[in-house]
Amino acid sequence: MGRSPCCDENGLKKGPWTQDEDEKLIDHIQKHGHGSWRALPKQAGLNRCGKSCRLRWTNYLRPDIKRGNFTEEEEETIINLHSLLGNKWSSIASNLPGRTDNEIKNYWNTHLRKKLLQMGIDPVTHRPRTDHLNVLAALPQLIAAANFNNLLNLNQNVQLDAATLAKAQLLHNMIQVLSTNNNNIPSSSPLTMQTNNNLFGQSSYLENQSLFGQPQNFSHIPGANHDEKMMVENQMIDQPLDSFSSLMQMDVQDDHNSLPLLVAASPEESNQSQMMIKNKDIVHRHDTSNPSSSNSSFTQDHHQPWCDTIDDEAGDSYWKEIMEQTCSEPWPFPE
DNA sequence: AAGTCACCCAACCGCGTCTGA
DNA sequence: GTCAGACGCGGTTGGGTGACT
Repeated sequence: MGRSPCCDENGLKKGPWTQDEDEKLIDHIQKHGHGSWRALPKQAGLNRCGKSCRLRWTNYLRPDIKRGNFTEEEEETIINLHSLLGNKWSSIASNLPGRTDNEIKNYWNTHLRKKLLQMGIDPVTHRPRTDHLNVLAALPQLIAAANFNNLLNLNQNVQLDAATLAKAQLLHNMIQVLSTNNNNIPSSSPLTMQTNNNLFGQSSYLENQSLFGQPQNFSHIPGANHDEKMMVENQMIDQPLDSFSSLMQMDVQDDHNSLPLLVAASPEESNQSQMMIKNKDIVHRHDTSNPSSSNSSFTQDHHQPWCDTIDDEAGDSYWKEIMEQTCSEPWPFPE
């Protein structure tokens, strides 16, 4: 499609905005709305292209933009959504009232990415990095792994002791370290845990306890693909994890990582579902004109918004069916 | 005080998508 | 169905700033 000449046009100013320009833009939008961005600069008396005006407004001048540092809760939301949606910054931003996609993108690149890397998590796949062959170095991950017990609580019959799981994982890692072939445990090993995609659901891997205290129902996560959801559901139904041994006997499908996947889906894995539901339709759009609604995304709208949004937007009857089933069940978040 | 470096973030670029003629 | 204009999004850049030498 034809690209608009936009800022290539002669004489249009680029670069940082002056206070005078800001005032003109704000004044015009408050009086007339932005209408056509293309036509706005001329009407507002600005020597800028419409694109530049739109960006300035949406990323900086909009009255509902929240300033200041990101809260811990916002960080959690970003990380969780990024694990599901990948670099869909606008979709992520729509779940963080008052935050812009640009701001979130910058924050991810400058802070969260590094944070995950320091924790031994690949910020792209949200999986533990495989260059951790040292058991001690992997301890934070082991602690995190222990917390996937929370997810197993999805099945009400399942209660797995976190310490037991940590021990099992530690044992597993020790064997790996001792193995002459690093990361190459025979697939027949009884200790090879089920690390297949997203079995452990959307648990965050931060050491932050508030994260681990939030088991989440997979079915509500629109970014996760259908197969993943069904696999989890089938596992829960067919193989109730009521004992350590049952965990150990689970099928070996992917021993690439030495630790269970701790998030719902890597971006590439969730592509299928993203194709089914347009990104812009996945997330619940908050009323951004109401800054007081901030921080409500994941902790207050745990359940219904996702369901509502998908129910409203997804045309696929299959998705509707799934959502009808899952939405009729209480969201397992503790308040 | 001056120079260098790393970090942050506002702004730009270019591509894909939407929409209306 | 096709096309072109407009918009939205994600990736990238580069100027400002603070820390360090």
